[in-house]
Amino acid sequence: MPPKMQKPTEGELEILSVLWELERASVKEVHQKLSAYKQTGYTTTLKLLQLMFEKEMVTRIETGRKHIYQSSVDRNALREQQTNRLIGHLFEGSPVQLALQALNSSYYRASAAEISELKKIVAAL
Amino acid sequence: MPPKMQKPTEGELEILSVLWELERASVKEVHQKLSAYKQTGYTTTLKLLQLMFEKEMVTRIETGRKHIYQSSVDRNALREQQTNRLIGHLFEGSPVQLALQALNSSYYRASAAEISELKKIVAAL
DNA sequence: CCATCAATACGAACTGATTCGTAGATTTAG
DNA sequence: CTAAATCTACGAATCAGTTCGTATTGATGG
Repeated sequence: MPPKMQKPTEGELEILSVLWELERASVKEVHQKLSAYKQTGYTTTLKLLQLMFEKEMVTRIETGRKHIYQSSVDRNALREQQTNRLIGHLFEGSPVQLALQALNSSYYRASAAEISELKKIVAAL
Repeated sequence: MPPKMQKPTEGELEILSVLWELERASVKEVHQKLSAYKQTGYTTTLKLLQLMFEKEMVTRIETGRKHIYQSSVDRNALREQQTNRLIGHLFEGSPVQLALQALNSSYYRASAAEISELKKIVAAL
């Protein structure tokens, strides 16, 4: 368990997101994912991963000449932190307003499991 | 209506939050609100407001020697942008997961209106 | 009119994030 | 063995955000 929780920057969050998706990944793989939606240089991604390694936001294992990275950030803690930040500054302190926003602004198809989970929680209010 | 939508920084968001709450406010008033929960100097707040004015994130009117500021950022657009950002990078693209997170992690007491709104939306999934 | 007070304007330092070029090391192919 | 390819390391430039001190301006009271 990390003793202190650092707020990742935007770029760091993008990388964490990729690492959560891939579980473990080389610089090359991370870079490929990133460059699918933003223009960025390979060594930029590399450098970011190195800095994140120093900050202990990721771990890595060296296999041959490659480094394989993994996120070491607690995603749930970060979700909570970031969600509360939004609620506080953008949603007048109301979690429900954020929930409404999330449910409204999207074409996402919720799974049955998600829906029943939601119903349970809403019923409990 | 602003032609381009800029992402406010953390500090800017805090100020916008105050301005949304107060509708219109002098530097002094903004600073008082801010310094209630964070340690910050008066001229720092002033400078931020000036920069935001240049970026057209706020408008101001000069009454005597004072400037009265108002947010000119579209809060709904920002809510949508920020919410989608979180969903994309932290909630695996699932708005429902974000909604669940918001509804779970808090002691907030929802109003009757909020609850019925929520029920309506959940029923419609 | 002058001193004081209350504001704003502005420059400059500092910090942190990002980007990228280049060097160096290691692996692989021929 | 050597050349080329593939990586990582690292320095350095740049840019953005933040902070604060000081100068300046304008209003007010005596």
